[in-house]
Amino acid sequence: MRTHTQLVTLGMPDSHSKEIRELHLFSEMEDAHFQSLIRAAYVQNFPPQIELITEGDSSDFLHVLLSGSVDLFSSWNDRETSMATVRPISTFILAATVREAPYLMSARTMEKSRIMLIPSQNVRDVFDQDGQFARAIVDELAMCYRGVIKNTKDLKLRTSLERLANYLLRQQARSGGGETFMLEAEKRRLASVLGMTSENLSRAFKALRPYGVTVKGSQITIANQQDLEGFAKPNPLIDNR
Amino acid sequence: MRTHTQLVTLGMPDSHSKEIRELHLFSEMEDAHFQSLIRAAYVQNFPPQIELITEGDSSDFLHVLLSGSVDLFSSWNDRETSMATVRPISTFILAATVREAPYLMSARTMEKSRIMLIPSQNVRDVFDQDGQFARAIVDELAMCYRGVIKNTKDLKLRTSLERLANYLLRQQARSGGGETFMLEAEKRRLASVLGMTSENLSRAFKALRPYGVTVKGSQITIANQQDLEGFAKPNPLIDNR
DNA sequence: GGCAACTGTTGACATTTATCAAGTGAATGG
DNA sequence: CCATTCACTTGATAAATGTCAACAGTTGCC
Repeated sequence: MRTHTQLVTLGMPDSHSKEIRELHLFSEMEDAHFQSLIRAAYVQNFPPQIELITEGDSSDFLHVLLSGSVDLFSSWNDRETSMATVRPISTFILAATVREAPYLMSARTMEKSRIMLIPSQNVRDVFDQDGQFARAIVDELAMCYRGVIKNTKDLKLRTSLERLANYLLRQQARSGGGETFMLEAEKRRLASVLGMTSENLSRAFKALRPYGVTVKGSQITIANQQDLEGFAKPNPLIDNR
Repeated sequence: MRTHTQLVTLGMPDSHSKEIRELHLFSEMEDAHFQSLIRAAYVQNFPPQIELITEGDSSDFLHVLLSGSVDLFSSWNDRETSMATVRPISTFILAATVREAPYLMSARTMEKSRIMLIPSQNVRDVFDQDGQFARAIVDELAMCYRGVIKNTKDLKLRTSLERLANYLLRQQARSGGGETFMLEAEKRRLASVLGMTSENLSRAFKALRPYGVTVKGSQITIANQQDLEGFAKPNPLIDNR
């Protein structure tokens, strides 16, 4: 089973090997080490809504999302919250891998997804041999850490309405900066990411109408940028991500 | 100025050099590299309520708290929230240092504190030369990251009453596990750390009385452990920190 | 001692957010 | 095509949390 799912780096039609190599995490490391990671890895296709990882399980693989999208979420006492959305091409659960610790979040595919799994042990082995790779892991972890800190500030310092307004401004910037853009996620998931209920999100959209926000399905239009920014007060130390 | 505050590793009466060496971050690295860090560093005493770091500033130093205590906090739009408390002996703002990025949090002394400052550039230089040190930084960052993730889960999945209940159980465990223990922070700060107002905290304490929690100043007694745990439902994937 | 200054508490009230229930509208599938 | 499902919305209401003001208890200081 392992052999026939193993990644063949040469000649594989849909191999993402080149793009993976260009990920910040892998771009500077020695080629021999990269090849050794790739050889140990395997790639698998998953249908939508499959739980890839359950929080509490031991972290046997570093995951690299090649295509599709993955929801990182967490549960407690019959409640559930979306922590983040992973989009190609990027890795996830690096921290659990390097600490050999149980996953703190669960992961499920949101759509059909292609994922490369690199055994955690190989990642740790190569880490010990390759200074460039070690440096890249440090950078990645520090960036992730700072991302979560920003998220905490967002949650603790802002109301849900303010979080939505700033989210819209970020999403607008990410999608080119035009007046009109698309939400990348279902509203239900967006609500969970922002730490609110769907109902509250629905009302929050209406409450932003006076600031020039129009919603048509998942298409958002920001009629008056200044107006919305005046309300949202975006801040690079929270919103640059 | 630099010279007379510089740390003299031999013979300095209150030198914490040995304890610093034993920090996970420094314990495995080569002695020459450790000495080089220490030589580049300097140590300073600060009075209470001094703002050591302002969020947004560039991260020139890795800080090591030797004695006293430091509050990491953040502000936005005239609101402020406590993100964490640093207690000796540990480092802070490692992530900003390794990324050469602006601080995301401000830091102020809570009491008279002694702090070692290691120039960020030296940390990065030694990082590149010492695999053990690199490994330790990765471990530390991954641990910090996981800590913040746990905190986010706490914030998003629990009510303020549940957060308090679980905080009390954690604090009890940290201080030996006895029925009676002390809060380490002012209630005002505790409220901010838990993401609530002082008034709400005050009422939350009263609301925990039916579960056997008694408050006398900063002395807490948990009369019935099972009762409180039944309400708090502590979970290692959130509360082990 | 007695007066500030400070921390924490309490009450009344407002705001924010969640919950529950019902409804709309678009997409899906036989 | 209609029926069903699903995502979202809306309304009514409740619960959680914040705000403001007043007050109590401590601490520190002259």
